[in-house]
Amino acid sequence: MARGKVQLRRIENPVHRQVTFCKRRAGLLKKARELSVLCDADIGIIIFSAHGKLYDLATTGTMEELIERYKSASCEQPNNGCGDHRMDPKQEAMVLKQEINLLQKGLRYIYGNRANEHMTVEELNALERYLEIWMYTIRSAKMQIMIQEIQALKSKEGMLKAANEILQEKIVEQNGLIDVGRMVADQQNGHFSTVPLIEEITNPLTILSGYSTCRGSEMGYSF
Amino acid sequence: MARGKVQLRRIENPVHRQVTFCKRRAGLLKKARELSVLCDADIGIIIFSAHGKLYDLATTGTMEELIERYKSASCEQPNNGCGDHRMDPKQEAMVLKQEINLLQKGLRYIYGNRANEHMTVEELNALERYLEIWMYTIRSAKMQIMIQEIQALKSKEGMLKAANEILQEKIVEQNGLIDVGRMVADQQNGHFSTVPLIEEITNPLTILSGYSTCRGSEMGYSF
DNA sequence: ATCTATTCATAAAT
DNA sequence: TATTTATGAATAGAT
Repeated sequence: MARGKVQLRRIENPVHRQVTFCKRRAGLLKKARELSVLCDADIGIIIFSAHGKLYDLATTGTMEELIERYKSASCEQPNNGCGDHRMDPKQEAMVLKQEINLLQKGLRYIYGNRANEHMTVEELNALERYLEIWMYTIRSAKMQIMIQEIQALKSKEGMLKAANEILQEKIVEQNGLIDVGRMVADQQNGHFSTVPLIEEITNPLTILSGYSTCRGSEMGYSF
Repeated sequence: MARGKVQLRRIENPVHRQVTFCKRRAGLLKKARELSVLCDADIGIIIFSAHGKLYDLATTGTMEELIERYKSASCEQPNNGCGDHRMDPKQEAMVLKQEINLLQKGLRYIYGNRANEHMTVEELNALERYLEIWMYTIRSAKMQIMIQEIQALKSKEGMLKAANEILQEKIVEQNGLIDVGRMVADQQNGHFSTVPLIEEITNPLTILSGYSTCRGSEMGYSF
């Protein structure tokens, strides 16, 4: 710039910093508008000042539209073609699990390499492992309990249905006037058909798959 | 610029336009990074080329974090995205894909910028935080679905019990010979009384309460 | 805010 | 695509 080369680090003098922020912010937005016009690009810029004040620019439509477009575009990149709509939930879960494993591997790699430079990262790594193991242990126990309860309730339901059948048969034998089965079916259709089946839920413990030997399948946890 | 003053309108020559797009895009991102460092600002830039290709920059954490911050700051309505409890599995998968993509982007960024010793730790921290929040979000959603199913089963159970009572009354009215109620009670005592109630389970996600502003309430996760 | 002396960005050529 | 170069733009520091 002028009268002195700029140092690429935080300007300590608050007055200078504020002035520079105003000037360069204006310059940045101008550059963005120029790029947008010259090259037919759509640009969104979000700037938070050090004190948290927001400045923004959207050269096309609204920032919200650009954000939506960003979200759409950023999720199209990594996978195969866009025909993901035909995947069934289980395949989807498999793919997600694989990708999660890769990400975990990447994180562990980074942490491991950084340990050479500072002690802090190793400590952070250890802390993270403890955290994950601890989270896993509690959640695993919780899952077990919930699964047990779900299965107990399902068994109970089956039992009660069986009892109903017996009772209905008894009534039919003796001339049935009350159609209780119809009543129950109606209530189910009216209220419970929107509840997702437990079988559709993918494994929530995937991310910790390296930490424990006690797996869902061993628990009869089969979704 | 050079060798001729620039006209502030779309460059018609496609080759010139493409070259200028690359150069100015690089310049814009450089300016943004400088402003971020010099003035301690957080900046996010989204650029869509004329052909729809996405380029982005987030000088702090991830673009998603900046977008969330933007939404909070720009409309000051914190309950913006809190009503999304009714996600179906496909929507859920979409969200997971987006978040995986973000994490991949974060990894790539860190891998690519090994040479720059500054900013890396912050990036690492952001990624770690995001991973934890992400784990939490997925698990909360799954918990919610399981809780829905448990409650549905409980309601079903109550309904079936009520149906049984009606049937029993009917039978008693007409001379009851089969005591089905007793049968059910016996089986319950023998097998199901050891299952803990869902209400007794404590929250395993407490440790994450410091990382996210309001995720628990957003998910309706109310253990 | 406005003014300059400088540095920076970059259009066109290579 | 990368490099060079001439020139317009941006801007740090002063006013």
